[in-house]
Amino acid sequence: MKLTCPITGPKPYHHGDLRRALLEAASRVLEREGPNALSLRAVAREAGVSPAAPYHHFKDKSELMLAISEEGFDQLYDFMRQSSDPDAPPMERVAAIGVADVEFAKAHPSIYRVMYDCSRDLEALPDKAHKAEDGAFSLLKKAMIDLGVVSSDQEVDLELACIAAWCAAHGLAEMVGFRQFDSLKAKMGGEKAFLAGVLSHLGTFGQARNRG
Amino acid sequence: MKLTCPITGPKPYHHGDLRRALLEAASRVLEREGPNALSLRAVAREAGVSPAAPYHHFKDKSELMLAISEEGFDQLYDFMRQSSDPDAPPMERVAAIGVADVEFAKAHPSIYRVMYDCSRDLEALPDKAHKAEDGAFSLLKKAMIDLGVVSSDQEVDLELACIAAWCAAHGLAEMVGFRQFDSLKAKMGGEKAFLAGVLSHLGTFGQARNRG
DNA sequence: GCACCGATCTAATCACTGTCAAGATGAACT
DNA sequence: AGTTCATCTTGACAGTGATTAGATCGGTGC
Repeated sequence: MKLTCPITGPKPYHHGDLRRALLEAASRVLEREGPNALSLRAVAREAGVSPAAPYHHFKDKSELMLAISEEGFDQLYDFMRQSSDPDAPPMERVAAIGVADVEFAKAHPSIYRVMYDCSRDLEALPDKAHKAEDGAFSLLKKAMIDLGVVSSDQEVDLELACIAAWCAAHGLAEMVGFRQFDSLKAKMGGEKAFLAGVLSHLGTFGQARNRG
Repeated sequence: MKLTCPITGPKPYHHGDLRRALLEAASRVLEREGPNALSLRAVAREAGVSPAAPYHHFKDKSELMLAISEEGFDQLYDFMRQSSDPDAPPMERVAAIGVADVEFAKAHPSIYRVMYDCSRDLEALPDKAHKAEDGAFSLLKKAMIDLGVVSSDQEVDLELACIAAWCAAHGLAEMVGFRQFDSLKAKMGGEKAFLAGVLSHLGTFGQARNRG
């Protein structure tokens, strides 16, 4: 039952690139039914293989989720790069990176959740996801240096500033969907204005701290 | 088999206050085995009752987790109130609230995770937790007004500033445990210095945005 | 005092999950 | 051709959330 798909070309093994197919199936399940419905069996079902088939490509469920997470960080990185025009002023670039994070979380909430769930569970991003995030992180770093708020030779300070920005954006990305903010969003005439407003205030906390 | 515990007093029903016992059992399971091991059956086992017993006190698993979440937010609010001395300068109070959030997340990572997992699933902080957080939120609001960064008659601006601070603190709380930061923490001589450093930089993002 | 009622708990069961061991399949190499 | 080995399936196991029917026991009304 060798299937030679005209699009993906001849398939080297029984199924073809099942690993790839599983990741795409997982992505579909995630978008369709949310992260709570993401089971190995559901993914296998979606891909049309037996429940045990995935074990030949992933050690266990967490490894599958890790692979999804890696892809997610890759996509996020790409999106950030697209959003942050290298010719734009550095302040806009920094903001664009943060906004991209929030927008990605809004557009792909399930994947975003898996990404950070994995990060927490492993207590460290795996090498590959690490690399992807490093890409995004270095993007932020570069913009932050150009911004001139911290000097590039103050390596620790620079790192701290980037982490702070990253955490702030992540916190916003995690919470931006909460219904609690609905009335305020409405009052402000849309989520766009709400987001811009929150972003413009993100400095308050740090400013207070600096003064203290 | 009525058990009259000398500590908790006579028990009104078969078991006593099983709801309370279940919540405490859940808390123990969480601290001991982490959030992934939190199953209804494990909680029932820990409390010494049959697997179906909890269903007479909670509609389903998510309702149990919601109750845990509510208690968590209550505790977090208490901790924030204790941490933020009302006589201290407002900047210290604001910072103390944020630091309390991060420290709570470090001290009770499993509970903190359940708290925000529930919030995400509901797309809002639950009504009761809402109340507790309203308490915490109003604490932050008051400190923010005293801070003078935003005027109290600019209701929307004030709200935005508080949300921004809350999100930033939450983002840091979520990520502070990541191993990725271990080397930097070591380089800085401990997590305390790391945290202070990140907090002091939290303004960068907003400052950039304001300028843009 | 006693029968009843209803809240509380148990037993038994179902569908589903993650995981594993053993066997079937078939692609590639000799 | 035949062998080999990764790939996939079958079948099984323990653990899970959830529902049903039945046992238990406290409190209420007679």
